[in-house]
Amino acid sequence: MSVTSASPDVRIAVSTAIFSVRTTDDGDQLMIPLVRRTREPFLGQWALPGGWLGGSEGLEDAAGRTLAETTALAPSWLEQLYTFGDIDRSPDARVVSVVYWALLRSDLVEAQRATAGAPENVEWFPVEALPELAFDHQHIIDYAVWRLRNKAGYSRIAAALLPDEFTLAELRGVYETVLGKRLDPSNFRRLLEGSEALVPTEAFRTGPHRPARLFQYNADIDLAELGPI
Amino acid sequence: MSVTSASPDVRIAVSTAIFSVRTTDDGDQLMIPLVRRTREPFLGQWALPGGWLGGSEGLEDAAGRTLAETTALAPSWLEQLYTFGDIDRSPDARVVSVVYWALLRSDLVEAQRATAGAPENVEWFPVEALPELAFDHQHIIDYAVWRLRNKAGYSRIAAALLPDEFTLAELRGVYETVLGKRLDPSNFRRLLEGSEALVPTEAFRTGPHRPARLFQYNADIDLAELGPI
DNA sequence: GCAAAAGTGTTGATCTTACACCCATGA
DNA sequence: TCATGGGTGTAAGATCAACACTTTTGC
Repeated sequence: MSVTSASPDVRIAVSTAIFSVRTTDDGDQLMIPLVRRTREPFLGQWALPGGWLGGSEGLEDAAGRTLAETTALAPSWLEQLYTFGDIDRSPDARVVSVVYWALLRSDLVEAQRATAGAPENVEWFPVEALPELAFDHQHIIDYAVWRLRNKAGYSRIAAALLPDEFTLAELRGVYETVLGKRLDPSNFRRLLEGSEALVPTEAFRTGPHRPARLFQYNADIDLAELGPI
Repeated sequence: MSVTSASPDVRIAVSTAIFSVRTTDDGDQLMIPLVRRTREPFLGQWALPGGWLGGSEGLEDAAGRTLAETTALAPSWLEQLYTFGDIDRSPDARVVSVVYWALLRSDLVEAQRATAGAPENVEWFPVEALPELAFDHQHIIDYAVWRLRNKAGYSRIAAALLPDEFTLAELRGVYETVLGKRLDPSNFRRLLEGSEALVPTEAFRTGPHRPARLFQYNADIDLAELGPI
């Protein structure tokens, strides 16, 4: 009935797929930071940031630590994605990877990059143009992107990619980048204004056009319904 | 940057929340099998079926093994739920639990119970009336129930709880049990008939009323959209 | 015939989508 | 005054919920 004993030869890693929307020459793009591996296996190839689970840290803490090591930033959203445990994921050892996905405010990413410079061995890539990846990380990223797009479709999660205050057009731009399709401005406005998710401020963003009202997230409303967890 | 070394003191368990709809004195109920613990900690208390992850089995294989040990049946649906890894989940050791949830065809459960009898130390409970549970298993079950209800709302997953052939009323009954609310028969019929998910057979179920056509799942359609995974 | 469940039709409410159109600003 | 994006209005279409009604069986 019960299993005989524990298996000391299985190790636990925690990795995180970190998303941010960044402005490039090709317009805004959904991007993800990768780390160049400094040891075998897959030496020199790109991989998701991650590390071994410490004995005295929770899974989410480990993901947060990983994220801080990679970007020196705290995520505006962090959620477990999936746990990958096929026996042949890693050529040497048996590794079970608990993978998280995170959203980072794009303004903070830019600011941090400007002041501290890019961390060693870390580089941001558009999710549409990734290099060859170590392990099963391409598969993992595909799944994370699918989850992000899916969740963006039925929640206000994409607001976590923007600063505290933003215009509706900026928020719509984030959704368009994440979902990869154009949205009708007027319908987008109605949808958001009806949802209680945003609160209007008295500030406006000026530019070569009519000023646009700035909004904030409604802190009373969760960005995503996660259920009882 | 990178973490120093692996942590050999974290063990990996795989548990499964198994659902089936069973007919009781109180009508149909959503039920779940639990196992009485035969060792410390929580000796004598009820817990989710599970065991340690074997060094040469994948996560899903381990969940399937668990399930077979508990019910001697293969699930009609098996999906990863979540991985729980708080440092104080277990009083003694550090345990990370990869939890799956499963659906079992109710007819097979009844048949198996009738022929082989109930396995040792296993008992089915209605999810609405669970005993006191070991570890954080109450929390886990709450989450699994939420996921099942949620998924039932936007997919055809509940069909996995029924035999190959079933009437629309039987399928509706399953949905009503899972979701905990009544559904309009005519609207339910239209919804399902329009969805391509079911194929009508030429067989009918007779009774003290007009015979009802039997349906099968459409094998070409997935019971649930899971994305690229 | 009657009860009970199968199955059909209809209607109004609501949500989605497309798109026309006015408004406010910088240049 | 013109270009640009901000913001409002509206109507067609799709979807959904409620419920009246007809059909087919066993008794």
